[in-house]
Amino acid sequence: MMLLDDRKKRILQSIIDDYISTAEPVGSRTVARKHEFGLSSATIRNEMADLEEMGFIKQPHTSAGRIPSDQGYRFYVDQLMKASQLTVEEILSIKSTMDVKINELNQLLKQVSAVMSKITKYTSMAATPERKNSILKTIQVVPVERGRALVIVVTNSGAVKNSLISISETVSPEFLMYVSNIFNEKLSGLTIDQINMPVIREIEILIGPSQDILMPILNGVVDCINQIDSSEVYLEGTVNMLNYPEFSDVDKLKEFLGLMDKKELLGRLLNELSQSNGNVTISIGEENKIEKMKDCSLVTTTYKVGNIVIGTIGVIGPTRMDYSKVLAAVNFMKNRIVDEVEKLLGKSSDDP
Amino acid sequence: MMLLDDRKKRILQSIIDDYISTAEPVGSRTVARKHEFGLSSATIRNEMADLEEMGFIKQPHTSAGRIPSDQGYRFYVDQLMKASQLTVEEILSIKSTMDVKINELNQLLKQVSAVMSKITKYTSMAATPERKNSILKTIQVVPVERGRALVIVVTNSGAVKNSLISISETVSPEFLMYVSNIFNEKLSGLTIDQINMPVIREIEILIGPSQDILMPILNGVVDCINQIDSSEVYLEGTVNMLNYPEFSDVDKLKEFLGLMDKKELLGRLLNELSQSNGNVTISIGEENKIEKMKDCSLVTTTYKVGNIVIGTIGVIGPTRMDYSKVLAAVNFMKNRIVDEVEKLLGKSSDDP
DNA sequence: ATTAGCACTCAGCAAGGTAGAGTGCTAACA
DNA sequence: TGTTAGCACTCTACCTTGCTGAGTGCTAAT
Repeated sequence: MMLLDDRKKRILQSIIDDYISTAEPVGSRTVARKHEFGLSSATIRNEMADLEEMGFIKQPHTSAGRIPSDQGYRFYVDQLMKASQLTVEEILSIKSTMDVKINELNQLLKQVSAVMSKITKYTSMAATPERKNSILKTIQVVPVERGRALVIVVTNSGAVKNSLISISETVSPEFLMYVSNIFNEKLSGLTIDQINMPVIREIEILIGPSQDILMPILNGVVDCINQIDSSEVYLEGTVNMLNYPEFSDVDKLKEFLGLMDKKELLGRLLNELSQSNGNVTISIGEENKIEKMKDCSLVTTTYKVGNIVIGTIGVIGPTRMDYSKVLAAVNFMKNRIVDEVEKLLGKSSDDP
Repeated sequence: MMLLDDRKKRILQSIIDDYISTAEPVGSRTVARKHEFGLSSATIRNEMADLEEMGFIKQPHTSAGRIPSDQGYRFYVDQLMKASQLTVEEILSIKSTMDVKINELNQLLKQVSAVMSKITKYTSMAATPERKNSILKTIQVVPVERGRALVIVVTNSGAVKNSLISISETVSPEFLMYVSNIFNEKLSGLTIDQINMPVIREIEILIGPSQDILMPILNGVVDCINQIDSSEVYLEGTVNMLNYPEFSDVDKLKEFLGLMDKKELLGRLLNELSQSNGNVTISIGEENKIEKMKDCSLVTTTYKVGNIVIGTIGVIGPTRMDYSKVLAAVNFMKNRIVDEVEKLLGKSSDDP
C-alpha cells in the first residue's frame, strides 16, 4: 500500500488549490512552475500518476491535466486545507447588513441566509427544524373585533406564531381574557407532544360549558403549532451558481435549480444533518445522500440555545468550492446566530 | 396607409398562434399548409411582406420565417386572441391545493403565486402593496415572560404583525393590559399616517409617568407598521423558464434570474401597476419599463377589498407566452383571492 | 389578383485539418 | 535510486470548408 509522503501531499494540495481557483484541469508543468518544488514537470508527472492510482485525482480525458476526485477533496478538507478567516471588510459588511432590529427567529434566518450567500458567492440555506420538542412559553387569545380573535403562541425557541379565529359574537372580551389565561396556565411549559386529551379536559372543565369557545381556540393553537412545527427553509443566492463554469450547461443548471425548488426535500436533508453534534459537517459530491447533489458539496452546521437544536444553516456549491472560506463563513454565522437568538430570547433562556 | 383587411388578420393570427406553440419562425409554406386559406404560399408571402412592412412581424434573418414583433403581439392580444378558460382539471387542482386553511394574507399570496406558476408554467409574482393607507384594527400588548412582551398589530387589510419587546421587570401584567387597552383605543381606526405626536401625547398622558413602558411599546408598534408597510414579493416558478428555448442561452437566463432576485425592484414595479384600475394589464416586451424585461411579457392585475387595493398578482413569461391562458389564470386567481380575503376578514369588511 | 418558377440567401450541420496542452515512457544522468 | 530531458502519442478546442434545406423576393404567366 502506497502512502502519501510529504511531497505527494504538497503536490496534491497545489493541484486542488489551483483547480479550486481556476476550474481548469491542472497539468504537471503548471504545478512545477507555480509552486517552487525545485522539481521538473517529469517528476511531478510521476507523482501525479501515483496520486491518480491512489484515487485522489483523475483525468477528464487523456490529454488533459488532473482534477481532484471526491476522495481528493475529502483528504484536502480533512488534512491539507488551511483554515481561513473572514476579512475585516466582510465582517463589517455582515454587521452593517444585520444591524436592523430583528425580532423573530425566522426573519433572522432569512437574513443570515442572505448574508451567507453574499459572502461566499454560493447558495445558502437556513432551516428551522421540526420543533417537536419546543416548549410553549405563552399562549394568548386577543380580541380583534366582534366575533374574531387572534391566538398567539410563543415558544422558548423564539418562534412567534398567530392564527385568526372566529368566535361567537356573544363572547365578551373579559371572558375571552379569562379563557386565555386558563389556556396559558395549562399549556405553557409543555412541549408540543405533551398536549393531549387529559390536558384539554382540564381546560374544558375550567372553562365550563361554553364549548363553542373551546374548539375555535384549540384549533387556533393547533394551527400555530403546525406553523411552528413545519420546517421552513430559506434559500438565497441560487443565481450565484450561474457564475461557475460547472453550471454553464443548461441541463446541469436545470437539475440544480429544480432541486433547490424542492423545499421539503431540502428541509428534510438539513434536519437530518441537525442530528449531528454542533460541529460543521462537510459532505462532498457523492457523499451526499441526494443523487442529484453528486456534483455539489454541502457545508452545514447547527446552532443551539441551551441544549436545544434550533436549526441548521449551510452553504451549497460545486464540489470545487472554496472550502476554507465557506467553513469560515458558516462558523462565523453560526456564532452570530447564537448571539442574536440569545439577545432575542433574553439571557434567561431556560435550559431544560 | 395600408389597413389590415380580414385576410391579413387571419394570416397574422396564424403566424402568432403557430409561433407561440412552436417557438420556430413561421414560413409562408407552413401558413398555407396548416390553415386552409385556399391560397398558395406565394400569395401568403406577399401578404407577409406587407405585414412586415406594417411592423407586425419580423425576420430574425434573411432566409428564415417570420416571428411576431411586440407590436404584433399587442395587436394579437387586443383584437385577435380568443379568450380561453381554465380546464376543469386545472380548477380542481387549484381547489385541492388551496383547500388548506389560510389565516393570513401573506400566506394566501404565497399559495396563489405557487398555484399560478404551476398552472401557467411561467413565473408568477404576488406582492403586497405599500400599505400607507391601511387602517389599524387592533393593537395589543401581551406579556410573554418577566421583562418581555409581544406587541401585535392587526390591520383591516388582513395583515397581522408582531414584535417582541423588552420592558421593565417591574411592570405587572395587569398594568400592561391597562396600557394595551389605551393603545388600542387611541390607535385603532387610524391609518398609519395618522399616528403623530399629538396622538402619542394623549397616550402618554393617560398612561402617566411610566415613561419606560411607553417607548418600548411604541417602538414595537412602529416595528409592526414597518413590517406591514414594506411591500413583500412572492415569486414562484422561476425554474419554469428553463423549459423555454428563449432562455436556453445562459446569459439570457442569468439576466432573467438576476432580475427576479431584485425583490425590491419587482415590488416597486408591481406597486406602480397597482395604480391602474382593477382590470388586467398586459405589458409586452419593450412596453415594460424595466430594460431587462424587454424579452418578457407581464400580465398583472390588482385585487381590492371594498375600495382598498390589497395587492397585485401577475405572471411573467417570454413575449411568446400563451396570453390567452395566462389571462384566464390571472383572472381566475384574482377572483379566488377576493373570495378568500373576504372569508379571512369576515363579511363585515369595513369600507372607508 | 393569384400563382408557378427560379435565383438567391443564410443558418446549421458535418467533415476535415491544425495547434497546443498534456501525458507516459524510455534512456541518460547524478 | 531518484530525477530529468526528450520524444512520440493522444485528444480537445477551434477553425475552415462545403453542403443542404428552408425560406425569401421577384418576374412573368394565368
